[in-house]
Amino acid sequence: MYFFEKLSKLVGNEINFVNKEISVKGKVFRVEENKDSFYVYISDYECSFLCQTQDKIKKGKWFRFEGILGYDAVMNSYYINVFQVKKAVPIETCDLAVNKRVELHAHSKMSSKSSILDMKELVDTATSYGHRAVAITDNENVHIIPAFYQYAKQKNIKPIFGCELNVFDESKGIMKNVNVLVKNQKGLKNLYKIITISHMNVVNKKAVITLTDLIKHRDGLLLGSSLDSFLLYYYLKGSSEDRLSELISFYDYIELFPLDCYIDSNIETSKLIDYSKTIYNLSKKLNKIVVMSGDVRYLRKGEQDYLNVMILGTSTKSKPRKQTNNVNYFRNTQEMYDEAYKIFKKIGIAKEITVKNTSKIAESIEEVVPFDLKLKVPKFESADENLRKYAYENARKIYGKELHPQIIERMEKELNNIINNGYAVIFLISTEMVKESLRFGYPIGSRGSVGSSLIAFLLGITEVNPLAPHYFCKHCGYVEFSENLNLCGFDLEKKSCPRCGKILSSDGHNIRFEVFMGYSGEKIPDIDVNFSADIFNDIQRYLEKRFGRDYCYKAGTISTISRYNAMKMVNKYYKNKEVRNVNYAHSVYISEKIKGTKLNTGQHPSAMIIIPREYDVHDFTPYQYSANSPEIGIITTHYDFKALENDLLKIDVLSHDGPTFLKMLKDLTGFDYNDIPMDDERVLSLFSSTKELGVDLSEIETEIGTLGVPEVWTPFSHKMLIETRPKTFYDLCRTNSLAHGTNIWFNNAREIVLKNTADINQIVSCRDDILIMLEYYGVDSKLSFRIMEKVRKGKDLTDEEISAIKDSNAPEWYLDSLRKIHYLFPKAHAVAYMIMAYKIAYYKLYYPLEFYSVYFTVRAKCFDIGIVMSEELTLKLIKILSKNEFQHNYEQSNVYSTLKTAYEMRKRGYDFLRPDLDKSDTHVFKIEGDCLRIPLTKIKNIGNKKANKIIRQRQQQKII
DNA sequence: CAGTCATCAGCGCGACC
DNA sequence: ATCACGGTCGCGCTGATGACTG
Repeated sequence: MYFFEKLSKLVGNEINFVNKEISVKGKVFRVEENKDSFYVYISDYECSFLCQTQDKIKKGKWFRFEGILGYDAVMNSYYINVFQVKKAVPIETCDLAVNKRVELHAHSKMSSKSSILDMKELVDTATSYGHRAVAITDNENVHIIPAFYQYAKQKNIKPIFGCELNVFDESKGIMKNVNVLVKNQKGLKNLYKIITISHMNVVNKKAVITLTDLIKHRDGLLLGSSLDSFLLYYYLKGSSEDRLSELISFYDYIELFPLDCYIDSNIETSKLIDYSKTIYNLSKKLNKIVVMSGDVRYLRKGEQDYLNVMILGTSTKSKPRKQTNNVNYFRNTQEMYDEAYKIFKKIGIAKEITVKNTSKIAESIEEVVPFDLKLKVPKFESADENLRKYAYENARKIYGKELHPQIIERMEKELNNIINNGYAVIFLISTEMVKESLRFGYPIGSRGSVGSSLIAFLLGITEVNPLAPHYFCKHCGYVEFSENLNLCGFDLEKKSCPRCGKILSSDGHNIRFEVFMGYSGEKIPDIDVNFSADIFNDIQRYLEKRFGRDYCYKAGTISTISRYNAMKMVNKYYKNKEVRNVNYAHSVYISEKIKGTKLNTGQHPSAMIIIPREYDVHDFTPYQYSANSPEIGIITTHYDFKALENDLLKIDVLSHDGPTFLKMLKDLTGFDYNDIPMDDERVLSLFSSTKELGVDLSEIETEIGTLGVPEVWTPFSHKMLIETRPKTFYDLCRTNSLAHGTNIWFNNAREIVLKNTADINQIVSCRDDILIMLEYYGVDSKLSFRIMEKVRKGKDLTDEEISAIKDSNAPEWYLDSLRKIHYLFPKAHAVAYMIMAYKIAYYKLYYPLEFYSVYFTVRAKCFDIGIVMSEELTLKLIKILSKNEFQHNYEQSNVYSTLKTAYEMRKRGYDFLRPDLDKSDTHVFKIEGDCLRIPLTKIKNIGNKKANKIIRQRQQQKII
């Protein structure tokens, strides 16, 4: 029933519905928080309503909503202003049969662009119907298995894993579908091998397996005939009964389908009935099991339209798609029985093939377990000893032969945690990757919480030293820890070594190890390292070589239809259908149905998955080409990393501009980034003013000197820097932490500082602050840790945790502030990024033209020559853009920053030169005197390939 | 010299750290 | 398990360009 019909029925046939009292029952499928109310979306599966309520209502439950009809002009939708919510009896379909069928042929949303059936809804419904099992057989892939296994186990129903394969018969030269079901553990591994083989053999983006290969791996599998089958093909061709019998004997079971599953294929009904009867009779003679399957693609009877929304939505100009008329919902026992009876007109046969035989197959299937959820890490010889050895060797190189007891204590604590939990290998692999990067001449950048580990620092995995602020003497090994914890090592005043008189070095950012690995090392260490984009592919190839091609894979990803795109598809579909006009709430309902449908596969941006030598990849996952594209040539795991991360080691090889900046700046200037002094006050001042740049940027409303410096070039970060005006490196790191996350500075700490309730150094800026401050206030260490973990994830605190804070010496505002927080940086991450930003800012101050050259080469993606070449236009556009709100528009903010940086560069006395066929580089902004020569790729419609061609022609002309 | 086809650049989107 | 913000990569589609063909 459609919306207006329903409304008319509820309030009478009136022209104006507004202000009418209404009472509607439905299942809540979506809840949005508004300022002082909630938007609750409900549906009875046919019709949906938007309700506005005062209280939060739980998703997934049925209620009756009573209220007044209103009209929301912004949403262009009627809504119910609810004044009463009552519990309601669900309207759900059920299966009343005593003996129940089992569905052996269903497609989840992972059947790319051809099904909108949600796995969880299928499992829920099968469970509520009382079915003992349910199978999912997606087209050519098994992406669903990990989630299906987990959810079915939770719901206590037997999951049957399977797949609908594209099978190519070489002897006859035709391709048809064969369904396989996994019978036992061995069968699962064989299916994985089949998936891999077929995905290595891609024809027109389709994964195809030859009949020979299928037969080779059929052990532990049940082969079924499927819908678009060899059987139907040869029947329609008029093959003899002997020929059909030969085919039937190849299968383990024979599938027949309701007649309305064949509508699209345009076969006469009488022919389909004859086909079904012929196949049934021949199968009987051969003792083959015949079953009724549903070819399920959506859950409920009326949802065919929604499938067509998705089909039309994924249709393109170059690849138009036809809508379907087939009926593919999940039938209960009676409904399927009726379909079988329509074909055979015999109760006995109908019962046999819908109930008895499907149950028999389900019973014959053993419990199959895809994962054991235990981490399997590759073994390195003497890993533990080596880790210890390298750490101590490097510690002595920095801190002298006699290590300070405080350093030894920290090292031993970390080493014990790492080694006892079996994580030494993870640290050693990262160390190797860093060495490889350095061998290429590129620095690395650390990110995440790894900078909380002194061992990681000593191995060179991070540049963040987590010790308390301290002095150390490079010459005699003297070490002195500072008492001032409101500074970091870089901020300590210069002084001479009391032992040998030389100038002391200083370091230390005071970061606790627990933030990284938990109190007893219970968190699997996640070591993230940033590499330059120039070499990050080489690092990934290095890993493949290091572990062996068969034991190291890029993690795959699965792209699906997003909510946003799903909504676009709904609007497109119903735009021109006046009769079937759906209201807003129901559009949202439909978009929820089709979101999550698989579009294609891709590559994870960074993760490499390692399989230990004593295992085989097919113990865990099949593998495939990303996007089914052999021409791209990247092999990934078939499962995404989330399915694998509990069992296998994931190594992140990330790409980042920071290392590229530093490498290029070093090459251009000849000044090594390792020699940058970290206590240069002029450089630090750039983070609070433009004074040291010698320019006044007030005309473009810029007070901060860090335009073009990664992490601190955005208007938002400038806003933070203006409000906090960091004076020390420690301040700078805190400001950077405060800038990440909602309700940390704005709507929280800012007010506290402005009201002088607390000093800026006392407020919460990062995870570590909570741990350290709570302990300081007298809360138990482990409890403090637990509270930190909860707060950083935005979880609610328990009463026990709240009273522990209240009973401590924490000031009154503290608990309140914690509760507002949704997310917090680890301090190590902020420090690592600010070290990088500081170093780049150093070049910006002392090597301006080199800095701008690198900035525009690496970062300026939206560079319009026409505008940038004109000072006037540049300024004009900056002024226009500054009025826009584009916090979340990446492209606009990139243009804005590019223009502002160009403006600043001119103010400092430099300029651009137009691209020149004889002088320009392909993509580098080359320095010519006081100017930067714009490269060829910045000309419209000239990309890398064309630019390279121009350069090649230029070189040939020179030779002539 | 017009029509056709392949290639390239640019853009939007999705997944992820 | 998700989550922020800024920052990454990769994929598919589309329209423009340029090479090729008759």
